[in-house]
Amino acid sequence: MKCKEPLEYILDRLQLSVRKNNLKNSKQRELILKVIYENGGHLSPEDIFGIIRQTCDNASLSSIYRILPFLEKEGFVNSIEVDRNGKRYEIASELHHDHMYCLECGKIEEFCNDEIEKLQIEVTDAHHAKLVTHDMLLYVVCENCLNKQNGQSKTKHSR
Amino acid sequence: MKCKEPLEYILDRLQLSVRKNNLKNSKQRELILKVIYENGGHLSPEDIFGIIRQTCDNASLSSIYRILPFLEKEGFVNSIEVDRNGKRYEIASELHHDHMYCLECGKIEEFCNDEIEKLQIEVTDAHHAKLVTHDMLLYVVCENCLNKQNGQSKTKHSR
DNA sequence: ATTGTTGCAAATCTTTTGCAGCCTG
DNA sequence: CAGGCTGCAAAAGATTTGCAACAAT
Repeated sequence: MKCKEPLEYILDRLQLSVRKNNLKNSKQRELILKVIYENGGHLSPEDIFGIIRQTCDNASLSSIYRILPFLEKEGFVNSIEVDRNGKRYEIASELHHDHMYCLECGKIEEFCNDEIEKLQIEVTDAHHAKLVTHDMLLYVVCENCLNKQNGQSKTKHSR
Repeated sequence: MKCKEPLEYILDRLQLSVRKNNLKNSKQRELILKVIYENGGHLSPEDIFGIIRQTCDNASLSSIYRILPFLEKEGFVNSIEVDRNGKRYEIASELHHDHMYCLECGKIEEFCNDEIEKLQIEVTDAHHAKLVTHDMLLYVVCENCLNKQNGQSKTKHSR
């Protein structure tokens, strides 16, 4: 899911958020958001750290861990966790989407499905609860990996 | 989701699984399954450890961590992860269900929804991928907590 | 000046692993 | 008696925290 909003706009919104929360401007906060924006993918804190280190010799992982939850709370980034190796972050895009994770090659694909979203609200309504947000992760074998498998054996079925 | 299958049946199936995998019988494996069965809820490895310790003075957490993945792989238990405080396990029930987690009080409720399941398959089909399994977790404010909130202020809205 | 921010090192917390002895088949 | 199973202690890996120096308002 490409983000089309220009980085400057996002950084402007960040400024507002920062003021709203009575915080001060900081290079790192902007830099982290910029790195996630420009590298598009689903980056781990460590990934982000690595990228920042290329430019900035004395950046620290802990700052990244401190800043990421703020950016998520304020709606600038989203996180997903695909396995037990930690969260991965992406720029929050206007339209909500979910993820599909290939168990063979680890590729993450995104998709939108309004019907599912509607049904989720129906479900929570039926329980008299209020839906705040949700995680949905589909574990799949992706097209590529299926083709590779079929090249060799025709077997393997799960769930 | 209450499990109606008697424990003995489950333990019988466990025996089969154990043989199938060329393993040997073990007290701990049965005990852990029993604890999860009897305590119904969504137990963390630590919870299970605590319960077992009440009876058995020298049980170890590491065995629990070693056994749980086996039980999950063989379909005796399922795990969910609701926050970063580790996985929680429940007896695998015949009918697949998903979870709803109250952000206020931490209560976990279960629900089934075939339509969502169908749509998930549609989505993966559309991507020419094969759905293996999925996690879906709805973060909600539950009925109880909503009522509590309304008792005090009428505000608070999220996502 | 005040207070948020940073890097560093140390601490936490969950989960994993090495190992020696125990138990099962 | 071979090989799986166990408890214990130590290790690993992600994340958090204390702290003193630094920077923004």
